Amino acid sequence: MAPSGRQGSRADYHHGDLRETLIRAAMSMIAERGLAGFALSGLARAVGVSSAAPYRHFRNRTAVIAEVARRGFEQLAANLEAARQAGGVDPIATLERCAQAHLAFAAREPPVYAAMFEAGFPLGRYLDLDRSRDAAFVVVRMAAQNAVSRSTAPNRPPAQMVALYVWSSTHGIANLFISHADNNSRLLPMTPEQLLEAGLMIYLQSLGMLLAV
Amino acid sequence: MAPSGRQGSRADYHHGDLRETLIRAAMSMIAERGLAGFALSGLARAVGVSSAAPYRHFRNRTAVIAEVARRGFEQLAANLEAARQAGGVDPIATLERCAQAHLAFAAREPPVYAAMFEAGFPLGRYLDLDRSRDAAFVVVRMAAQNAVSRSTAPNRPPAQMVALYVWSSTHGIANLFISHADNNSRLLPMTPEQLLEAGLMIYLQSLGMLLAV
DNA sequence: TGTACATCAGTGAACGCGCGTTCACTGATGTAC
DNA sequence: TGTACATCAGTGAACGCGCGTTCACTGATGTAC
Repeated sequence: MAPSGRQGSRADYHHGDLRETLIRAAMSMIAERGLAGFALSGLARAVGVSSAAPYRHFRNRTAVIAEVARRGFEQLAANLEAARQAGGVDPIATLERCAQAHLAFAAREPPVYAAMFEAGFPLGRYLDLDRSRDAAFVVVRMAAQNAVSRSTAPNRPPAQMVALYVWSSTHGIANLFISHADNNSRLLPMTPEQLLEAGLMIYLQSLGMLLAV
Repeated sequence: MAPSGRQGSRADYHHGDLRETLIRAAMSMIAERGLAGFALSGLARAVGVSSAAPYRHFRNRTAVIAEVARRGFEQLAANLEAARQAGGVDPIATLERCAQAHLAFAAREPPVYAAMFEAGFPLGRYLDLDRSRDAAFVVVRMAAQNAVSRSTAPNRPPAQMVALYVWSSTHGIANLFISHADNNSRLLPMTPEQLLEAGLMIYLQSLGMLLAV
C-alpha cells in the first residue's frame, strides 16, 4: 500500500502516474481547444500540478504532442494489423478492411488523429514517432504488396502506389469529415464510412480486375 | 500623381493599399511559420505599420485568415472551372482534370491551402467563406453530375458521392504530401500528381465502366 | 478657386494575459550496510 | 531492524516575451458650398 503511491489523492507529493495523467489530459485538452489551444501550463493546471512538473517528464510542449502522436500511430498500426487478419485472405477485401479501420480510428480519437496528422512534425526530429508512423503505414503497404504480387498482369501498379493511394484517400475523408466534424459533416448526406466504402470499393474492384488479367 | 498614393513610399501616412499588402504578407508569414505562427502584431511589423493599423481593415486575427481562405476558394473555383472547360466533353476525363487542378492549386499555394483546410473554420461563422467554398466544390459536383446523369445504369452511384470522393481523395494527397511537403514527401517515390493520376485513374475508369452499363 | 468641415486611415502608448521555460529548493522514496 | 544517504519527482516563484486588442489622438484626403 505504501510504496505504490497510485491510490493516493492528487495532493500526494509524488504523483506516481503523472506522465500518464498528463498524456491523457493532453488528449482531452486537444479535443476541447484544438492543437493550437494546447498549452503546457494549462495542462499542468488541469492536472493540478505546478507548471514546472511536466518538464520532469517531457522536454517541452512539442514533445508531449509528439508522444500523443506516437501512441496514436502505435494504436493505428495495431488496429490495421487486426483488420488485416480479421477476414478472409482476399487481398482486395483486406485492403478495404484496413481503410475502414483507419477511418474508424480517426473517428474514435479525433484529438489523437489531429496530433498525428496536423501537428506538422518534420521527419527525423522524433525518431520514435517516425518509427511508429512507418509501422502503421507498413501494414497497408504489406496488404497492397500481397495483392499486387499475386498478379502477373503486365500493367499492374506498384504496391507502394496502391498503398499510398488507399492511405491518402482514407486520410482525406478522415481529415475533412472527422477531424473537423463539427465544421464539415453537414455537407455529407452519408457517413464518412459509407463514403469511403463506396468510393474505395470502386477503386479496389477495378484494381482487382486489373490484377486478375 | 498626388491623389493616387499608390506609388508613395511605405512611410506614407495613408498607405493606400494596406489591406492588400496585409493579405499578401499574411500569406508569406503563414508560408514561413505556419498557421499557428501567424500573429497580427508580427504581420503589422512585417509590413511596417503600427500594430493597431490592421484593425482598420479586419475585425481580428481570425478574420485575416478567413479572408486568405476565402480568396483561396475563389481561386480554386476558378481553376476548377477552367479545368472543367479545358478539354473534351468526356465527363470522366473532366473529373480527372478537376482533381489535377485541385492538386496543382495546393502545390502552387501551400499557405493558402493551409488557411483553407487547416484553420478549422466552423460553418456559418464566415458566410463569404462558406459561399466560396461551396462555389469551388460545386464545380466538381457539376462535373460528377454530368457524368452520372448520362447513365441509366441501375447501380450508378449518386453524383454527390462521386464528387465527395474525388474531392476527398485529392485533398488527402494534397494534405499529406504538399501542405507538409518537407515532412512527408521523402516517403514518396513519385510526385503527388502521379500518385493522384494513377490512383484516380483506376477509380474513374471503373466508374466509367459502371456508368456505361 | 478657396475655405470649412467631415471622414478616413493611420499612430503610438498602454493594458492585461497566458505562455514556455528555468531555477534553487525540498519532501518522499528507495537502497546499502 | 535502523540509519545514512542518494535519488527522484515534485514545488513555487520568477523571467522575459509576444500576443490580441483598445484607446484617444492626428495628419491627410475628399467634399460642399
